[in-house]
Amino acid sequence: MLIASWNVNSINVRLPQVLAWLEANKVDILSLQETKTIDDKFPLSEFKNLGYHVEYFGEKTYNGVAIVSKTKPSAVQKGFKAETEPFSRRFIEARFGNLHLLNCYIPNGQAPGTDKYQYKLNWISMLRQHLDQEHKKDELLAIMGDFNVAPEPRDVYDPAEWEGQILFSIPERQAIHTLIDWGLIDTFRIFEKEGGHYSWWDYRQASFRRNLGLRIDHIWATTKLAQSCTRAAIDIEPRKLERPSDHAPVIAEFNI
DNA sequence: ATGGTTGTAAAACAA
Repeated sequence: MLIASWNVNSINVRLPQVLAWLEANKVDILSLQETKTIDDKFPLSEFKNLGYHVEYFGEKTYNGVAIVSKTKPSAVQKGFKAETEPFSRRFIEARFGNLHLLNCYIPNGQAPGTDKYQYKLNWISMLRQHLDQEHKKDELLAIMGDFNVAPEPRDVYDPAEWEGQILFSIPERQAIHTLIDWGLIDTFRIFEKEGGHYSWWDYRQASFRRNLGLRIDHIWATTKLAQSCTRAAIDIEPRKLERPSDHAPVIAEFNI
């Protein structure tokens, strides 16, 4: 079972790249973030032509998440039960047999001290509540997506410069640690202990060419699921293309 | 240096 997550920064702009990547990598399930389109305009038929099913939860201009899969999920939840309209389309969850996949686009947060920063911390707290109320720690479960947080110094190209900045401030790192504490394992770190591996590079200042990146896209699995993880990686190839997303896809393989 | 780039959508705003 090969699963992946990719913040595509507009599914309509990135569609040819996403389709080509799916054909080349043949993943079973691909979670998308920042689709940036309403559900009526999601390019469903293009995915269907490749034999994929899609569950999507989008909105105009901003945010939007989707789960692309070879098989149709048995249950889908869009947004958290605690959320009331209007709320951003940042969360979608699907069940494939006994495998629970949660796809999230955690808010960026702009800068510490702002309203958006507090919203980010609140959103992560809501995600933890969702886990507490809707799931059990002994499930085969993964949370994947754009977390907009680099968990550790080795996930940042210049941790001293980034200390206290958005994506690497202490309260954000503590907030996503409450997800780890619930019982999740960062699949990438099962296999790779060194720094220098990133999933996002700013469009500006030739950041990708100079590998000035952060590892903010993650696939975190329960202990039970992580036991069967045979591979986890970041595929930086799509970031090298013309008109790339600023994020690279992350993948994890499970022997289930 | 409060810069730089991209997407949406039509002037800012979000990232």
